[in-house]
Amino acid sequence: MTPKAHFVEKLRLAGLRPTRQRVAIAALLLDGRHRHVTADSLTEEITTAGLHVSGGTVYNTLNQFTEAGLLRRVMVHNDYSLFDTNTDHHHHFYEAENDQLVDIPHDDVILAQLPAAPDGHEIKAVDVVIHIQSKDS
Amino acid sequence: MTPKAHFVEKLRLAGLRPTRQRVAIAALLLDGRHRHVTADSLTEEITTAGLHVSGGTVYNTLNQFTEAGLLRRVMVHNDYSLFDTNTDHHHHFYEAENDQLVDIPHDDVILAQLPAAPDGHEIKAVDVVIHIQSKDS
DNA sequence: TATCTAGTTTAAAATCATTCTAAAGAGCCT
DNA sequence: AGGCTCTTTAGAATGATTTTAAACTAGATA
Repeated sequence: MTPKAHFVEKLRLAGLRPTRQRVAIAALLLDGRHRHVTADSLTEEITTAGLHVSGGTVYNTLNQFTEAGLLRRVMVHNDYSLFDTNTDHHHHFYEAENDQLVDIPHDDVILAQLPAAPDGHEIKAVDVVIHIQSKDS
Repeated sequence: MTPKAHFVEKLRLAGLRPTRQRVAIAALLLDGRHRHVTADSLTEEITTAGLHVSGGTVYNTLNQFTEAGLLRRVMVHNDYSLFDTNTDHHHHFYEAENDQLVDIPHDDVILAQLPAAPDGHEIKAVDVVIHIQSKDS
């Protein structure tokens, strides 16, 4: 299977029509490397790859990928959205000073005794963000 | 001590000059009731109280109170900022559907074995947000 | 109490990430 | 190929938040 076909398949499975733009973005983001991107950084990557995708589509695609479970949105501040290419269950360290996000290995945070969801509700996700700062500040 | 003097004192202790606006907002937000506010909802409250504080000052005050540890910012989405008048260590349920935030009692989430902060860093805060949804959706 | 000054407030303008719009383009089924 | 729907596009619009520059005030001092 050609690399491209791989991503076309992945998009189809996710219920997304494999357009040129979505396949290009999937090839950049869904190659297995774990990292954090923003609409801006992704646009840069696209440009660096010699491609062009309109701003609106970058946002749409990030949202659709997230909705489809191909990306995960990480909430650490309200300045702009951050997306994690690692959708496995894991948590984050966040250093506000440098706006830096670092993955915490899956089993490094153990949550014992989760509370029961309110009546009629179920737990969809558990996000843990550990805010850190340099010791000398 | 008059109620007003109480808040003046509180602001002084927090290193904030007790201006008319800050005292008014402190009286609304720092009376011990635990709730979640936005710049918008606070502005409404102020109006309802027959007062007026400019938009910029509402934002400034919310940020200063948060910086001073009188409020806590809660991160659940990127649409607008949410502030919690409860600064005690506790976590949240968040229901995206209705943009509803609910406190989880302090001891209902037990985190065993927190990871060590990266070298040269220390843990400042641990935020846990449990995303929930109605079972029939 | 009058004065001074740094810190605040104000209304309005500016910023900036994100979403919306309406028209042009492209998957994909037959 | 034809056609229908979903997408993409550039640009305009949105909306929360920040910035601006001028007017004001808390608090210290004389």
